[in-house]
Amino acid sequence: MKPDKMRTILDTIAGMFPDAHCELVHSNPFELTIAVLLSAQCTDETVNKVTADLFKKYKRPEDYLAVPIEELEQDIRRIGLYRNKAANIQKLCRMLIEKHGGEVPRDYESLVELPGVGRKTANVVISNAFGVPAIAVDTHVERVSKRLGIAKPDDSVLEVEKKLMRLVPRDEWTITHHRLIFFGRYHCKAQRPNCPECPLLDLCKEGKKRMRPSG
DNA sequence: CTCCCGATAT
DNA sequence: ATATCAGGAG
Repeated sequence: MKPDKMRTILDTIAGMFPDAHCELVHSNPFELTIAVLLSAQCTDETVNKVTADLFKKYKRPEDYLAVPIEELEQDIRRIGLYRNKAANIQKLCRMLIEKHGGEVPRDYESLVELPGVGRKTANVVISNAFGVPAIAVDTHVERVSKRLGIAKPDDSVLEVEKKLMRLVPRDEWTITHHRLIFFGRYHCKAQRPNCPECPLLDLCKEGKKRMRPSG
């Protein structure tokens, strides 16, 4: 993709979602880390419903280790994938206490070593909690990037991330990440994208393809 | 690659 | 009924 086309995309989604932000409710880096870990293959809305009670009951890493795994599983059951996530939360808390003084580490390399924390989660934490420019590629960012032609259909999430970092100025990485998510979540949706009212339709092959009668 | 998994939209 | 949801580990 050419830089001028990318600039058009950036300016357009900035106009559509000027206040895009992290929608996972949290009040500190530790809560954000737990919320993002829980958000895998689950909507933010459901995560927020569960963490509303969860974060009242569990304040510190020690609190998650003080209950049997079965109790934590029940507390996050509605999220889905709850056995893996409960186990990862307890392992993560143990590692925070043993290796990081009970605090969430501020660097990417330490974050990805935490159980249940991969590239996407680590990028969300360093950008939202610690102000480090990053572009976390989740399902929305991947889908939107491929539909708009920023990335190719068979690119890996890492390749998508590299292309975005190359095309977007560093000081716009984090806000662009949030705008791409809002664009994907509320407009360029997976199941029923709003192509008829899309201001980017002219430069979107996928959109024009979808607008044709055959589909 | 498969498995993990409940909630919600279509 | 099926697709999708702020993925990660084995």
